[in-house]
Amino acid sequence: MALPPGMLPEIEPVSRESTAAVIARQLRDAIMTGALPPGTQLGETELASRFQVSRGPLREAMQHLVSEGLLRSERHRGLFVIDLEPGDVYDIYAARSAIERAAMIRAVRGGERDRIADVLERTVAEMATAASEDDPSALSTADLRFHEALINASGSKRLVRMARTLLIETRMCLTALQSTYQRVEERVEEHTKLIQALRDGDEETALALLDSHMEDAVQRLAPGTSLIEGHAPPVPGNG
Amino acid sequence: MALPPGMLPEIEPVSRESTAAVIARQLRDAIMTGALPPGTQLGETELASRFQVSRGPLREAMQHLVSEGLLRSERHRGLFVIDLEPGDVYDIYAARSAIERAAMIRAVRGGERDRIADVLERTVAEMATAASEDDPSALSTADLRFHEALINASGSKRLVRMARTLLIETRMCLTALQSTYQRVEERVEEHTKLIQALRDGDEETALALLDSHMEDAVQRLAPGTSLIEGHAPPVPGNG
DNA sequence: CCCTCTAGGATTGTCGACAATTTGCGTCTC
DNA sequence: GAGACGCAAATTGTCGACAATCCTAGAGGG
Repeated sequence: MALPPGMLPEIEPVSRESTAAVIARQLRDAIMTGALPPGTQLGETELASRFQVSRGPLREAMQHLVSEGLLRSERHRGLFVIDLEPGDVYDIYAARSAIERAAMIRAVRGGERDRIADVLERTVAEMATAASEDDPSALSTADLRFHEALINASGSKRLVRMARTLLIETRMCLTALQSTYQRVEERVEEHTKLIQALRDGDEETALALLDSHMEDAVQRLAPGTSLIEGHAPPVPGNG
Repeated sequence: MALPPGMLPEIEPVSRESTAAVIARQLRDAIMTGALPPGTQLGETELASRFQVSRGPLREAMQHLVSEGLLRSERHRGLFVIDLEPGDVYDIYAARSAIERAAMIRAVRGGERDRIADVLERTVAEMATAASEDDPSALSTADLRFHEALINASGSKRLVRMARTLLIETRMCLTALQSTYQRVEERVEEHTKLIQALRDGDEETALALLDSHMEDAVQRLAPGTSLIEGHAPPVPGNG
């Protein structure tokens, strides 16, 4: 009766995703890539007609994004794409540092270092490809995929959940300040060294590299602020 | 024209919270305290009539809780309160450890150690009160308020956001396994020592105490698993 | 000329009803 | 008696319309 296992390995329910989830994902991508710039107001009526759905599912998608922190809701006013202030850059990278540090620890101490390293190396290859094609957007995407893969490799449901929004916010930063990126070789090399430390099981080095990776990014995106120094950034706005 | 600042400091819009937010908060509390045990199915129609609202706002509240990770949605089936498996205890505390560690670092390095320590001491006083009245539920609540206060004190929007669900899940653990708690004096003392280290600006000690605090909790709630050892728990289920 | 008040338009918040899908039970067949 | 098929009840998913609220523009008065 049952089909022999191994056949049709990719069979899945026809409509696995809810309508709201599809809409949410599309909006997420649009926000992430800058198609919907920070501060943009999203009218429910307009979006509903654009997506060819009623306002019900659309509102659900919006609520989802609000609770994720990508949209900010002003009651009876509307929904707006969040705009990142300088202080937010610091906050995002401090939070990412905490999450990825934990993920790295679990990756190093778990028993699958080589398998994880292989996965990560594939994303670095993507970075190299994007770099050779001089595609900054693809490069940023590949960069984030590296970090996403690292967090997935931790095997922690909650680290993955918490990181989702952080990575999108990171992408927003990179999109907004795309001018200030370092040399691509350096960027690739930092990740490569990270993988090597992971493969060697050298936790201390891996964590140190991760910290400096974050620190570099912060100083490049928000000059004058520092993670390790520990002071809150000059512009507060994070309470 | 404008009222002199300082007068009427607590004036706020009449209905600051949306209906969905009110419902979500009530359900959160119910889940947290165990009034809605894990696995419970939440019927939209029933809840709507209970809250005296339409299914629209109610669904929004549910979606919010789903994206927070407290409810799990099965399409065309219904919404269920998540049930925590043994592996989740490990996962929750590993994630909390990452978050609170980052919060502690920012609290120690920021310039308001004493003010923060005072706030934290107030929550420890709550713990002592609950302990003297032999109220385990209030004790757990006060315990979590300590950690919530610590994270708030970090001043990081994102740490606060990520911790919200974690603390609720922690409360679910404590509710489910309320039998296995340590001596109250010990419990209070651990927090007191944490505050002292913070007040002294002794980052290393504070972090070490925090780690051991988490490690203790994990070993008490899920015997046989360890955070520092680094192995994934025997029962996986976290991918 | 500036401030205030009012009317208009537009947007969100809420509701009740209809459609689609799933699950469980009853029945029929072998 | 066991398995498969089909039907029906219940639940979620979706829709369109109405009500409440807020911003804006313009007229009126000081």
